[in-house]
Amino acid sequence: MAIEEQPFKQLQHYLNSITPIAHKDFKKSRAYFKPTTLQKGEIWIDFHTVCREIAFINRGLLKTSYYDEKGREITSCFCTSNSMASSFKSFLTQRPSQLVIQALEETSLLTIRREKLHELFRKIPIWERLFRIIMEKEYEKLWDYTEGMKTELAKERYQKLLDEQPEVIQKAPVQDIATYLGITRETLSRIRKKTP
Amino acid sequence: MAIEEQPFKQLQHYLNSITPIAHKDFKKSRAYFKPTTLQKGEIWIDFHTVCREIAFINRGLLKTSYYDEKGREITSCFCTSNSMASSFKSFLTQRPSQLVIQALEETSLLTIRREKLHELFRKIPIWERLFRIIMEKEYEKLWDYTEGMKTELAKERYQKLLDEQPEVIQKAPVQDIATYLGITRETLSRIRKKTP
DNA sequence: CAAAGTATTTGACCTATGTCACATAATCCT
DNA sequence: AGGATTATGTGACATAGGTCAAATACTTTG
Repeated sequence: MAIEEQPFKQLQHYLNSITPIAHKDFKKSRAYFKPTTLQKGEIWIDFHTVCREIAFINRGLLKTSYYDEKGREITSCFCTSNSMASSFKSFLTQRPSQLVIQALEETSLLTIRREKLHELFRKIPIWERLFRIIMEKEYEKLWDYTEGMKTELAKERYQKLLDEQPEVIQKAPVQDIATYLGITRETLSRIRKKTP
Repeated sequence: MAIEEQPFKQLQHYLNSITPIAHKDFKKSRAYFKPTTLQKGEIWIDFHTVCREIAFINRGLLKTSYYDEKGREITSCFCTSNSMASSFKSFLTQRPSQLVIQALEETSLLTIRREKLHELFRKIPIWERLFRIIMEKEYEKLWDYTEGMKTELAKERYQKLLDEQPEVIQKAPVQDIATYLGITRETLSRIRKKTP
C-alpha cells in the first residue's frame, strides 16, 4: 500500500523534529493513528461536544473558532500541515469544547483517540516526552500570539501571519483572518491593499 | 512550630481545590517545599537565567515581565496569593528565561525545585495529576487573557482585572498594569478617572 | 447559465487609544 | 527634612482601527 505510506513518513519526520524517535518505536506507533479525510466545510470537532481525539495534519487547513459574548464568531487558530490540532482544553479535561474546528479545504489527518494516546504513553515511553513537548509548543505559540496582540499593530500581526502561515492568507476567508488578527474585515481589507 | 504551619495549610487547601489529595500524601509532600520570603523589589527569577523552581504564593504580589523588540518593559502576568508562579516555559524546557519575576511587595512563597517535583511525581503519584491540572489551568488562563485582548475594550479588560485580582489594582504601579492590559499609562489613567 | 446568496472592497465618518509635553504628586536618599 | 528622582495625571492633538452603508465581486445552486 504505497499510497498509505506517505502520511506516516510525514508524521515520523515531524516527530523526529521534536525529539528523536527510534525506528522500531515509530513502527509500533503507526497502528495507533487512523488516516481520515475532511471535506471542505466539514466540521471535525463541534461546539459543546467532548473532543476525544487529536490529529496530525498531513495537508489542508483547519479553522478553530468560538463565539464571544456578543455572539460574534472569532477565529482563535489556523492549523496547517505538519502540526498537531485539537480542541486542546477539551481533549485534556474531557469537558465540552467551546471551540469548533472546521476544514477550510479538503484536509488529510492522522487522528488518535485519547485512550490510544494513553496506551502509547504506557507502551512506548518516548511518547510521554513527545506529547509533553507538543503541549509546551502549544503554550509557547499561544504566548507569542498573545504578546503580539498587545504590542504589535494590526499590520505587523498580518505580516507575521503572512511570513509564518502564508497558506492561511491565500486560502482562508478574509472574515476569518480578520477575527484571528483581532480586527474587522474592513480593516484587513485596507491593510492588504497597502501590503501586496 | 505553629508559625510555620499556616503556609502549608494554605497549600493543602489550594491543592485540594484542584483534586483531592489524601492527608498522608500531603504530609509526605510538605518536606519538598521550602518557605521563602522575597522583599519588595527583589527579583526572584531573572532574565536569561534558567528557572529551576516553581512556587506557591502564600501572600504578596509578583510581576512577570519581559522586554519587547522596541525595548519597552511589558508585564505579562501578575501572580497573587493562592496560585502557582514560575517562568513556566523556562521551567519546563530548562532554557533561559525571557521573563523577569519580581516582587512588588514583600511576598511569602513555598518553592519547590524541579528535581524535587519529579521526585514527587515518582513517589506520590497524585502529583502527576495535580501538576497536569495546574498546567492546564495556566493554559486556560493564558487563553482567556488572549481572547480578552482581541475582543474586549481596554475598559472591559480593566474591569475584569479589578474583579479578578483587585489587589493588583491597589498595589501595582500604573505603568505595569497598563502594559499588562496592552495600553499606555495615560489611557489607563483616563479609564480610572471614569471607573472609581 | 442566470438569479440569488454570500463575501469582499470602498468611502465617509466616528471613537478608542496613542503621543508628546508639561504639571503634579509620591518616593527615595543622604 | 528637603532636594532629587520617579511615578502619575492632564490637556491638545494625532492616528489606528471601528462602524455603517453602499458597491463590487465571487459562489452556489436551480
